[in-house]
Amino acid sequence: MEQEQPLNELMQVRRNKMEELRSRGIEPFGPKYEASHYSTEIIEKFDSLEGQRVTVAGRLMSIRSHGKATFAHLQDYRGQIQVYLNLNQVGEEQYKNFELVDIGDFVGAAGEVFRTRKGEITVNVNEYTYLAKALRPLPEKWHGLKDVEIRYRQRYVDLIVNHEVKETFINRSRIIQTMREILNRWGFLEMETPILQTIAGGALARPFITYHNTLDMKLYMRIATELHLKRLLVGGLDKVFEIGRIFRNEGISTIHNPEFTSLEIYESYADYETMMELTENLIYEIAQTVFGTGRIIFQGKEIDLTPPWPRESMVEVVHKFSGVDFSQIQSDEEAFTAGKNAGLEMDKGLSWGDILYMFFEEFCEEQLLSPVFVTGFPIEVSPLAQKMPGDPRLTLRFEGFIGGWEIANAFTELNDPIDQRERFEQQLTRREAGDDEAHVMDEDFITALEYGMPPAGGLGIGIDRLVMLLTDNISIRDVILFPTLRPRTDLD
RNA sequence: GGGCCAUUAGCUCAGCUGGUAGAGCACCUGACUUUUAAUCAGGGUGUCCCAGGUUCGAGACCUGGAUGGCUCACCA
Repeated sequence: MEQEQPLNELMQVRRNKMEELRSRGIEPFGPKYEASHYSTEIIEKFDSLEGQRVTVAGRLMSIRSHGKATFAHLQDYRGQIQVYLNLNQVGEEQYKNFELVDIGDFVGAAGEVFRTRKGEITVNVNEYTYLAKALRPLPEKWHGLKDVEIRYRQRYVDLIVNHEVKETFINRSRIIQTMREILNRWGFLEMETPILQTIAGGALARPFITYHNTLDMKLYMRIATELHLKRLLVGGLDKVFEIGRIFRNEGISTIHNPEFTSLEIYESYADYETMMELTENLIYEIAQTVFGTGRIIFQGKEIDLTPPWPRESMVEVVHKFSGVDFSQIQSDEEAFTAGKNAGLEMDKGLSWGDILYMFFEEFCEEQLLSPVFVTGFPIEVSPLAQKMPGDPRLTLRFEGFIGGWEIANAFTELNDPIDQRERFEQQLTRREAGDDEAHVMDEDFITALEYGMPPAGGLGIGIDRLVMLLTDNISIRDVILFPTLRPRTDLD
């Protein structure tokens, strides 16, 4: 890709045409061009535009030449429109020069709108301009581009020829834009916190490590925005959010990309129930605004996002899907036996909470298709959440599930610095036992809590998965423009 | 990281039991002034992913490797 390769015939032909244009005094890479209408506007407003002169600009996607008349389809941002060139209309010189056009070239065209004998709304061109010559051929018009490797590596080609792909990424942009607008309207401020960090905290995950030359030190790419946003609550910025890229050094799958986008929201003087209402209202309103409905179709099944979503405790959910009732299990030993009986791989030292969570992951998560908030997460996996009053094994935390995927994660934020230090210390014990995803100690965060953090609800939403759900895509690579792939050098 | 599958022309794909590579579109030449998967006549443009091996002969069989997809493990 980096180096010049011998040109194949198709590319050589296009270069020859480019040179021929130049020798005729025509610049193949032309100047700016003002289109009066998008293709779709001309079609929609045909009644008033018929016989009117319009200008259009875009990429030629098909050409049908009939000697002294030529039809072609011009594709712009919105869609396609047919253009018609007639020898008498454009004159011999322009007509001859149009013979050097290729599928893929950008052109601007001016002419009157009319309807052909076969009924297609068309621009009868009397003047056109070369805007950019395409030196490489596009994939075939009929079957398009299917090779997923090329689709991901050369997304620009995918976007040109696969209409639904363009739709998905336009919708992704609208989803995020709508999210911002709603949160701003609700009085939240968008913040930007460090991506390069000396301590990568706020989640249980392995970070990417990088290096700063001048400071001569390791830096970590953030795995969450959580701990910095909560420092802002300490500072008195009551309602904040951040939409940003985070990085986790984990495996890649249809639902995992090493870099992905999260939304985190923190609201002072609130709790996790506030966040439940916020979550269901936010997602419902996004669906309404972007897609005009709160009932989406995902993989052929309808999912109703209308609030309120049911709330169920993890103990209840585990009981429902595995038949094991943790409300009747008290000790770690009983839980261990239950896990063994259920065929789970049990390591020594697992606690009641660990095992409850294993049951949940193993038997429940993928069953949670319609929206549901699962509450009552074990403290072992929730080092930043407040304990549940009356049951110190559990926390005031929920996760929102839709389509079998975790979409949201929220808790009543732990703001007791003494408790927070103990939690970090428990995580350190896990880390020393070999769990390199356990949370690291963050002294400055504890210092911040010691200054006092108001009670707060905090929420994280995985934007990529939300986009997958709302756009009906089952691979995260189909909602990330340039997903992480191994490099290749043998593509031309 | 493990398992399974895929990789052949610019694109989408076929290629049998091992006999020296094909189709459609695209492209090139010519014809054609309302076509639309335009049509008609002619033209095959190739590192069969890479490197070894078996064989008289490999796109095909064997070994190793690369990249991708799915999946398991891990995670969100």
